Amino acid sequence: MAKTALAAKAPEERRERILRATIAVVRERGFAGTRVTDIAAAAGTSQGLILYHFGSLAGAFAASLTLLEDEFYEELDRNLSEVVGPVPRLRHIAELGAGYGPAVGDWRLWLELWVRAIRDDDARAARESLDTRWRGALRQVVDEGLAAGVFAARDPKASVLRLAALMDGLAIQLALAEPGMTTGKFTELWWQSAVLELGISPSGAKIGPTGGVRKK
Amino acid sequence: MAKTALAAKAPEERRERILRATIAVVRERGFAGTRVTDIAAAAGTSQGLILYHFGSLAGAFAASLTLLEDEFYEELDRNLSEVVGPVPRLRHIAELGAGYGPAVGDWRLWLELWVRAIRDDDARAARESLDTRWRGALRQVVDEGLAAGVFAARDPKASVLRLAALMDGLAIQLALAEPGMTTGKFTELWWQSAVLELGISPSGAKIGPTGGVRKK
DNA sequence: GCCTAACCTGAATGACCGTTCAATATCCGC
DNA sequence: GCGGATATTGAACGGTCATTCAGGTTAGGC
Repeated sequence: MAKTALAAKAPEERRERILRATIAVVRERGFAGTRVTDIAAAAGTSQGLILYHFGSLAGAFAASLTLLEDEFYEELDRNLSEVVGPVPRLRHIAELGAGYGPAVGDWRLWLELWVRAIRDDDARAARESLDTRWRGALRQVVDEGLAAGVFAARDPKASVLRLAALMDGLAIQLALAEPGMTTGKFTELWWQSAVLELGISPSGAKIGPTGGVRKK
Repeated sequence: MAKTALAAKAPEERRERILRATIAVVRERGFAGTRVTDIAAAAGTSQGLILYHFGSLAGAFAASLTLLEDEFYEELDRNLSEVVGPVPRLRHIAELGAGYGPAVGDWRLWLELWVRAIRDDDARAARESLDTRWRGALRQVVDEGLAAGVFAARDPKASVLRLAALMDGLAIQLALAEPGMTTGKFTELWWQSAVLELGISPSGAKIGPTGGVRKK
């Protein structure tokens, strides 16, 4: 029994290890620079196994994207449940974007995904789903704040869209290490925009700097 | 004499044709999908000539980037000189970003450049220079407006950074044809943000829709 | 303890593609 | 109009890499 359960899990674990390795290698070298050999080396398996499980390199990429999605959702939920109240939560989001976490803040990987989404349908679907979820989370925080009367936005839907897009735009500079762009600046620039968009009272900004940041 | 001038120019023309073809192919297939053969076909030359002139495929990419820069600068200057006054000019910028022009608005090419800039130094330099110039132009318009008293920004430098980043972020959705994102929406979302950031009086927005748009 | 199916390996295969090269063609100064 | 330099070609080369394959290994039902 015990043996059965363990044994049955082994191949599945192997599979997942390959997917994690795939993400790691893509993060490092980009889609274009990722070879089957690299993944095999990173996962500690043979090239053959990757093709056995996923049929092709593209198949491995596609499968790794759904793992990426799952992890992103999970981490997002965990992160947001950590902090309560609309203002601290929003501030937390501002800091989340700047942090280079394994799933949420990995902006270079995000850039890769965007470009791959231009031509690959799996990537397109993954990135769209990721983005929708992310905007939904932001939207939820904004709605909370509106309901509580701490935020005032003329057009909340548009504000959410803009704030999400702004984060992507700032992320590009962060990802490319544009001189002058730091995580601190990232957070402050975004936060100021949020203040402006959502009419947050200045006191809100003061809560921010200590508002539930939890660097893993 | 006449012949001399013409003949001397022929190879140079050929060279430029290759660079233009390179840009066109990259636009279509991305850096990762661009082959020497594709460029040769698009330029109507042999593969050999591309290597003869640029040494390698990467060399051709690098050289094409400087052509891209030149064209971008030229087009930017031309576009901005077309319209006078800070508010119409800003509005023009809002519409420029949405337009898929050959040099300015080609957002998919921009995404490609961003990703390439992660690992390629020529691309990094090109994109940084492009971005600086672009932000400078935006900055200039903002300064104009401040001097004229039509804009009021608490922190103009930060506003420029945010407005530039917002455009990039919105551009991603436009480039990936995110459902719901249109050129009209792009323009309006950005414009609203500009209004908010720069404290433009509502009348400014009314000038906008007809303010010197010139679709080439 | 055997048999079958799932798992796994790494060497062999073959296609693709950047680069090289030998052979023209073109041109300009003379 | 000749000669050497500059352009240009396209076929051949060689390396890289995804994919295939023939052959193990393992595990669990019987």
